[in-house]
Amino acid sequence: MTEKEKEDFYYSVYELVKHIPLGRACSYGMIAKAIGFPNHSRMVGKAMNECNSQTNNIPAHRVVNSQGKLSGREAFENANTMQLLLESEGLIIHNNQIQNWKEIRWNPFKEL
DNA sequence: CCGATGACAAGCA
DNA sequence: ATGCTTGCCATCG
Repeated sequence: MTEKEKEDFYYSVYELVKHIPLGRACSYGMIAKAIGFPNHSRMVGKAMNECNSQTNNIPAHRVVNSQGKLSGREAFENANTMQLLLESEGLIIHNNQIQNWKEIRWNPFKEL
């Protein structure tokens, strides 16, 4: 994978994440697939880790794993920041997991 | 080069 | 449903 491809990949991830509607959420795997890299879910996580969501205006908190679980909460300033952000957008989180995940889940293919 | 690790995911017992 | 295994790819030691 060349440097350019890597840059494009990160950029595509950020662009797509920015398009996630308020009150909805998306999984790493879906994002990876949507931008043409079906098996790069882990790279999406890496991209989120470096995205600097505060200054770049990227709603990284709306990205969870395929089960609707907040696997990346430790990467925010405080461990509960991610959950608070989501709850402030109307989502319900219980035991580190989004409730009604099937309803909340945003489909980049259908709804973009 | 090899092995371990990580904001992951799918398959299977 | 839970736990384990495998596939994935960049980064480190």
